[in-house]
Amino acid sequence: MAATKVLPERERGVCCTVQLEVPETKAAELASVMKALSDPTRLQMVLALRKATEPACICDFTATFNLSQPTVSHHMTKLREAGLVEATRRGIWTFYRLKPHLPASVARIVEALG
Amino acid sequence: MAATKVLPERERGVCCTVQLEVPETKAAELASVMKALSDPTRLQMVLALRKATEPACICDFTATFNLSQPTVSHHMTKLREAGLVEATRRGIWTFYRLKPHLPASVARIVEALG
DNA sequence: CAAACCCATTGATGGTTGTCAATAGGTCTG
DNA sequence: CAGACCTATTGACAACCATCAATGGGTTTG
Repeated sequence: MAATKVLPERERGVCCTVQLEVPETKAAELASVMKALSDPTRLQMVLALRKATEPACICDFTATFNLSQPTVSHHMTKLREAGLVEATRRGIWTFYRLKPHLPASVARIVEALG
Repeated sequence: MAATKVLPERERGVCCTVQLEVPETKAAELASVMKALSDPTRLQMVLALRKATEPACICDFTATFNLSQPTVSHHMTKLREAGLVEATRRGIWTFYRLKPHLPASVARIVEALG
């Protein structure tokens, strides 16, 4: 968080102070992670998985949140597509957990939550 | 990031492992911040403002990004509505900067970016 | 005052999203 | 095999979003 001076002097017609801080592809990647976390339900899911000592299954979330099973499944799919979560089949259940080795930039965000 | 055991044993019809980690209102607040950051343009804007030593104006971003002025203005409005950014009028220009005293939970997220 | 400049708002449009009901596909138990 | 159970997919719909062109409202310079 850099220091911010008071308001700068400006000359009309001169507008070019801002520079891109990261490449567009990197910005798009980060933004897609943020989008995955931009829904309250998915955010709670990630927080729960972050704290969990055991992987959880869809029915756990269906019981906890007041949402239909397809909706919960859909949210979990989005988290998986964003690369935040991984799934394992085990008999009847599909168990989900946070991906153990997230990219550093993503891990920082997940850790900053809550 | 808690340790995750191997897959747990489960009994059919017993689904209640997951608990909400934060109150719903808190989750909604956080999610709205994430939503503000879920667009590549807005993400770059925040990164630029985080690094900037002087407040920037809309025309700066219009020059940098390949977007129309109304679109840039619209994005900046969203950042302001999310409480991330504040604006100051000065003659012709409207200067924007990151809000200096963000709530701790929001500051952590902004710092984790990039 | 007139022109130039910066910005916000409005209106419109194609695309995306969150949600549910209904359905279908696996897998275990009896 | 039949039923119960857990999950994913499909279809549908209202709500929201990113974007631009056009417009209007301030403010400074000449």
